[in-house]
Amino acid sequence: MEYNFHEIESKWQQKWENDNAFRRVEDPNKEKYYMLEMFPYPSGKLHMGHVRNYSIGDVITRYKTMRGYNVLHPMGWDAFGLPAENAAIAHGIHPSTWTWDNIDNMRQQLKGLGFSYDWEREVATCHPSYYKWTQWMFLQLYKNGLAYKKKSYVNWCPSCSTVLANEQVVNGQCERCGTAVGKKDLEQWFFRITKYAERLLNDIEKLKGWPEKVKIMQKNWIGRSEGAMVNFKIEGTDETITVFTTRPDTIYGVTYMVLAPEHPMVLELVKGTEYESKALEFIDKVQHMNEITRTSEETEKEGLFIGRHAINPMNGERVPLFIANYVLLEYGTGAVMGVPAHDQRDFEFATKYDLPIIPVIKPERDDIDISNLKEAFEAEGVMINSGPFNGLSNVEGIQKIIEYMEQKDIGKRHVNYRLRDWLISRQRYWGAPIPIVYCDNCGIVPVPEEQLPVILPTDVAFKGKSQSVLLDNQSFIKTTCPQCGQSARRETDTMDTFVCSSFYFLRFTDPKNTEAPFSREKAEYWMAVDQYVGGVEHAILHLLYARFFTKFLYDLGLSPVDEPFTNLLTQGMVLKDGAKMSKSKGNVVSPEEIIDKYGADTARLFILFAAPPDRDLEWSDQGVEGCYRFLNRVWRIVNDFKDVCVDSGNEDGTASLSEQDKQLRYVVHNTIKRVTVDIEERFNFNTAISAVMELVNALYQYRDKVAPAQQNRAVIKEAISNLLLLLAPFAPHITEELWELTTHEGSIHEQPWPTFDSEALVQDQIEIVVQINGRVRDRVMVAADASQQEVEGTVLSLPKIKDLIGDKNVSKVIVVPKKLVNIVVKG
RNA sequence: GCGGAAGUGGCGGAACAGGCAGACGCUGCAGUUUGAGGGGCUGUUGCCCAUAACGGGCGUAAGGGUUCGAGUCCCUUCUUCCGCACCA
Repeated sequence: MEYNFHEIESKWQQKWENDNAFRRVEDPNKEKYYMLEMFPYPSGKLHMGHVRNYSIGDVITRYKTMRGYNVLHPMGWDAFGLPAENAAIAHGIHPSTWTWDNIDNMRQQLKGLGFSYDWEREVATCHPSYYKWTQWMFLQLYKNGLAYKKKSYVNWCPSCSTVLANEQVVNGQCERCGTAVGKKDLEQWFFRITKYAERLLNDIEKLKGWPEKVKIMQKNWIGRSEGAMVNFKIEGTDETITVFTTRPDTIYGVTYMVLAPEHPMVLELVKGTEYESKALEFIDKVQHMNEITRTSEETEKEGLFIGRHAINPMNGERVPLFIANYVLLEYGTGAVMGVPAHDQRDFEFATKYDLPIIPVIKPERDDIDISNLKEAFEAEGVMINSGPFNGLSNVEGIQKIIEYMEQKDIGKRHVNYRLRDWLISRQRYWGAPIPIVYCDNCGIVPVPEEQLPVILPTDVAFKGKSQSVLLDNQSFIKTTCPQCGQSARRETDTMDTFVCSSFYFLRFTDPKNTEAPFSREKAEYWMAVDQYVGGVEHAILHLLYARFFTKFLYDLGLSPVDEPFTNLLTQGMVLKDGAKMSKSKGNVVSPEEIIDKYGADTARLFILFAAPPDRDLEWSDQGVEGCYRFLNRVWRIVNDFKDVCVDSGNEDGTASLSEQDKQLRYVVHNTIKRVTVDIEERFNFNTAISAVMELVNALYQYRDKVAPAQQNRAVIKEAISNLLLLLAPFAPHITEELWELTTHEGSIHEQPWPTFDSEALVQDQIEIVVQINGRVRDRVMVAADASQQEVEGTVLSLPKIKDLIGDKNVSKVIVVPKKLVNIVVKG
């Protein structure tokens, strides 16, 4: 009988669906395991990255299930976002139609791959039953002062015509479309993620099951630095400028001050002075520089004196005030003190504009030559030129100066974060509407919870481009104020889609709840996610936001955990010809064609076999063929032994074992051990599969080398059963079919995971490698229980070894039990 | 510049606590089965020397070190990929 994967795969997919095989509910008597893969954006079709992501998750799910866990394995759709809107604009399809069609299509594809999802729990973020809770989350944040609106310079993508979060700007370009991002001064909604900065940073330590790389990326993104806020008075005004510095110990070396060109105080300071026009010109120039060159270290530092002086609060020195391109409004206070002797950027700036360079730290040993300073001295040392602080180590000086400043009320200790608040407004249609109403009497009014969801209207027309169609939708905009009942206006911005994906893992624990986003009880059973799998591209954005939400919900008493994901696996990319698969490069292999030609089992097997999951994977058509060949080999050998399996019943054949029987049993039980360790401890599916391949090879050997009359049916049956069980998580359809064929009862996926028999792993003869001076010269079989002396004696009496030693001196013999003997020979 | 990961045959990759480098798969070659093709099966496949045969030498980015023994540990250097990047 041929291996007809089409028939087999659809047969079992049907059966699993009819039997609700993957439905899971809370069961207090069983240990739970929450397996989650990052849910996809419904772009239309699965790509190989999806297949990889979900194959990894499915192996773990099926394995853990066989290990007896109650495994939660849900799937859903991150369904809001721009591509739907772009499709609508380009093809005249409504984003909703486009999205739901894609979801239907991709759900079919996922089922066609045989993934074991509990489809009863499916969610789509664009469905009112879901975004009701997205809006609800917004309201909770708002109530707790963590959602607020402010006017600020924000990142603006002209192509997507919407604002972007800092995290969505990559190299000054829009993360989505690659267009250079500009700045706009807009009123926008923010989430105060900065309030959680410290905890988000400190709790990274709890994430023992996360890759180091991701943790470091998050640490750097949060970017904590300790220092002080220092106030500088502006001469001739009542104004004070506050700077943040990590080096208060260098404050006596301040020789100038700089503001970011966009700093709100700049215009005031130059107003009506001779410097005004030049300053405006400079600001304009800097703003038209794009973000990439602006923030590159190579870009030459440029500045402009704006006619004012600041007073150093420590020593009363008068220093000139500049604006310069290298100071960023977004970081710290948007103002810095210039200490050219001890900061390389300041050094370059001071050199260019001929500003004094005053060293205030000298190295422990050598004296610093002021006239000869080639670069800033940024290392630690001893304080000089610093009044009462002279002679202190600068590390001590930092503390002393901060204390002094706090006493004199000229500054204070401060911890600064690079992390900015999360800008969540989007000027787009296809997203969850922000549940806010603007009333002329009452101002900003949140929509009451009982009025949620604020439904996204579907009667919209996509005429032109760029602008959100919500702006034209008067029936949506016009509303009444929930407080005073007078006519009012709805917020037309929608939320960043990352808001939707920041709590979906909690929603999965209780997806149909209409009273709450999820019940505490169910979340208590299922959370936290035991294993999360997805691409490393979400290392910062999604994973940081999800952690923030979880902590917030934990503080509200809703979430039972304050970290959502216990273990994280970041899978590598799928490459072809060394590059990421992409339409533009024309190197895309579609999952559909592979499944059609070889079946889902082959597709899954290949993608797991070709590389360890965390590494990039090079696609190989021949490699796929190889996996297909392997499954055919499995098919044939099991069919060959079918009758043996069926007839042998439960006969115990382990009583009289031949050498070959023992060998086969050794391979079988060793394979159980290897596969278990590979899955359990390392997620090394590639080596797990290769171990199963070796088992199949051993079965063929046994079939061909042992005369049929000598074959031990119980040993064969044991080998076949275990082969199928070990392969089941990887290739679920063919193993299910062969399990049935060999008249095993029940679904193979409900069987317990096999355990190895350590008896079978005991060998009475062991091969010992014989080395002379570290080179392999011979090998010999010895009894497994032979003593070191016996082994040494055996080895030294081997003819070949005797020959090679000749009359040379044996100075040492090293015996590594059960492995090797190394004879050290001199002369 | 900073941080991270990596560098092993023709290719993807093994080698888990310092003990046989190249498991497993692909590719190539030779043979076999078959009417042919496909497919299956058997052998072989790191490089060099030798070859009737036994065999021998060299090999894990480069160089050095520790060790009876190093892909693995230490030092120096190089390359590639990824992330961050004027962060005060």
